[in-house]
Amino acid sequence: MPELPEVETTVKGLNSKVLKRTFVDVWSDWPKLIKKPKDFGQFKKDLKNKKIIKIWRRAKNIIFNLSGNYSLLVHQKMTGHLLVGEWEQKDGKWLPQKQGPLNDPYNRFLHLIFFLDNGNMMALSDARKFAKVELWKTNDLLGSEDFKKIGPEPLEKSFTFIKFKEALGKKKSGRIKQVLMNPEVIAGIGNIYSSEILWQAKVHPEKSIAKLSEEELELLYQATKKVLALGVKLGGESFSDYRKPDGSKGDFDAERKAYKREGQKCSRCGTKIKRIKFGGRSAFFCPSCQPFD
DNA sequence: CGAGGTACCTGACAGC
DNA sequence: TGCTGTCAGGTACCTC
Repeated sequence: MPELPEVETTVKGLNSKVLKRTFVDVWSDWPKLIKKPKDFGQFKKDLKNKKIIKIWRRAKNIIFNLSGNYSLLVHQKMTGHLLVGEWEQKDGKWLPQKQGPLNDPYNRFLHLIFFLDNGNMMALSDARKFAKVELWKTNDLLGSEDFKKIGPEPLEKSFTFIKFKEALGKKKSGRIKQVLMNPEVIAGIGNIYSSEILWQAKVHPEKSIAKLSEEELELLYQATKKVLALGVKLGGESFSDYRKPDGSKGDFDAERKAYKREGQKCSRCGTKIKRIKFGGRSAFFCPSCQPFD
């Protein structure tokens, strides 16, 4: 999925395209994507005629504040991405009405389409159907346990070095990469950016957080902010199937130093980047710049 | 509490 | 060509 920079990019795009629009109808060929309410007919009914007041992000969740004190939450998970444009249905498949970025091969897995009052559509493309969509009363969402337990936002000004250390302190042990990726520790960091942050900070992904020096913590804190901010600035990555809401690609790919670069030379020291697996995920790092000890 | 496995799903790609 | 195995942006949940 999109990680923090990709979700942030999506939110920016949505704000310029669907803010103040009203939902007219919804279509889906995979209503299981909608987790709340479970009944698709009810979801449709509740969403109809609601106006989008505000669009923002918390961790990797996209939140649409709607009229009537409702909130629509979309989590894109691994392969989901929201697109805004116009499609037409042919033989049960939705095809872009015009040539352009929306014809991108990764944009062909539309499973949920919101019809808006200006004739536009907002569609969820999701090859693996892992995405989740929920419609809440806003106060219930903000007060829910799942929402409250999300860790601090790393790009907010209030995310100081002290806050960073407090966040990591939620875990007494554990390997740094997994701790960084834990959404209850810090919001928004996934498999790509965790590898990039660790490369930037010159810290081995399997290093125990209990063994990190003050200097390493400082480097990790700076790298976290720097790498994520750069990701946002460049509009995210697009070597995966992530796309911006207009279907175009992000520009982070050229900045990638470690992730999916196994066997290629480290841009700092020339050593070949290594891939290891733990916690069910791949970690990419430079064995020379990022020593275990 | 941490670590590892499973579950949710499907597509791309490598190797035989 | 076609089968099989591996891998893929996340995260919740279960067991040891």
